[in-house]
Amino acid sequence: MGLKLHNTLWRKKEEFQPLDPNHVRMYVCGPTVYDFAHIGNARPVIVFDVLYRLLKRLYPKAKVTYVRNVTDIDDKINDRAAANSETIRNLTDRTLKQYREDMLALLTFPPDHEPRATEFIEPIIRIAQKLIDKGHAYAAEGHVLFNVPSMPDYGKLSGRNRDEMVAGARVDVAPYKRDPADFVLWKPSRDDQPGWDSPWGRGRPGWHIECSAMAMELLGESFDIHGGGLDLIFPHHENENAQSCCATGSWPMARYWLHNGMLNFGSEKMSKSLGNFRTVNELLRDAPGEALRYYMLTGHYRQPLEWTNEGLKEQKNALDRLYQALQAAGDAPPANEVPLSVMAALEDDLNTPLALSHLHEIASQLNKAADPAEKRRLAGELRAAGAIMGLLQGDAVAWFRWQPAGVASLDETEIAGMIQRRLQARKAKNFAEADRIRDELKSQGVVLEDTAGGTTWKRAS
RNA sequence: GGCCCGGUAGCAAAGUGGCCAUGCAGCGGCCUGCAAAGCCGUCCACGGCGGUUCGAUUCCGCCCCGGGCCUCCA
Repeated sequence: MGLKLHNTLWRKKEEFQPLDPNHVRMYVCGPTVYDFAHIGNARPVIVFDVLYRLLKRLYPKAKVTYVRNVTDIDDKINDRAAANSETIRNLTDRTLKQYREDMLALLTFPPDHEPRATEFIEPIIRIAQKLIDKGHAYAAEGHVLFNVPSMPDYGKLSGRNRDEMVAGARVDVAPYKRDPADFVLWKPSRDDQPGWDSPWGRGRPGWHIECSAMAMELLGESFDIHGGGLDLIFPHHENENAQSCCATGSWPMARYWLHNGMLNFGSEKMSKSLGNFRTVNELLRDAPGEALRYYMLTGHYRQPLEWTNEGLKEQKNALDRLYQALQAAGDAPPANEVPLSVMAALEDDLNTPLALSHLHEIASQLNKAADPAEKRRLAGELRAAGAIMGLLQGDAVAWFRWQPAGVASLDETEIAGMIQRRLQARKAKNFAEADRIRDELKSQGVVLEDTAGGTTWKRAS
């Protein structure tokens, strides 16, 4: 049927056609590394990881290049490093390492390139100079500013015009700006701030130009997909696109602009400034990364998704059902083909909630199947369907034995011993003793299941 | 104020001009020594008012409510 994606440029779904059928190129805005990532920050990472998997599957002969940048030069970083009395490099290295670990725990693939802004200072200066040469930017008091009126198409991506923006009370009109909407490409640094030598003196890049530079260096002047959160459309992506297009003379910078909706926490946008966030790192102590990932995919990526502690438990239970089906079927390798229903859902603008419902339908079929060979076939199908979304690749037994951090519980030898003693009691028809042992285990968070193949156990969630 | 999204059962969340979403939770049954898991059945829906239509949760209009962006943000 072919991949369809909602393009923010036209505010509608359209068929995806790569510019180069042999090389599919995607850029996603990554983190500014000064603090732990919260679960809202993980949404684009998970969503575009699914898209990355899907692109690899849809274009098996093509190279798929996924770039996710790291912003390691920013005033928030400077402030935090100063507050911690540590070097900027120390702070950004440590935060980046943590970020990578957290994202890996969410079962996302690392991108093909993870460029750091500070390693692209030269291209940034080059683009700024080029924009000056072409009359789209000017230097003033150590700054380089992009001149918004020099670009007729400015505002097309975010759907707003210059006048509306200027009317916004939050625009800071510095005296050296030619136009109130003009924004910074390069700004001067004090001696105590990080800086690099440039034709305009020692300074550092503005917020948007790093992405233009890194995307251009790694993916070329125009590429296929540019992704990020809805809150980046304006000003970040609008400005990024403006810089790149005016520097290269081609429009747009990327053909498909994809934006994920926000995560709500208490029906308000989860954000660092509001303080209503949970970090990925702390959530990983409450639930396996796969449960966080599953929860994230229960909503369509463009819709807001309500994140609650109860919701996490519920979605972990839902994933339990899928692993339960796999466990009942015995282990089976993934099928080669992803079921059509699942592919169709994902190809329709990444409809992951619909795709997940198809996983549950397969699990139902599996649970109903009487023939072991049929069960195994369906288990393989379920694993293949899960794989395209980064789910159900783990061992079912291990899944059910996961336990939250810091919870003291019986070790596996003790549990096995108690199961043996209960088995003896059951053989002797001493059900009171058997039930007593089962209750004791239950009070320790261990749930038993007597199946035809013997007694198995799980940790209660 | 400007621009843009939403409102679907107890909860979460897809989707469709006429028939079933799906999951979690609940209820009844089957299975089980009893459970658990699973299966079968079941309850509970499309914000309000109009319009178009043989038929509207779906299309159109108005209203109400919620959210996002408007130079920190995923």
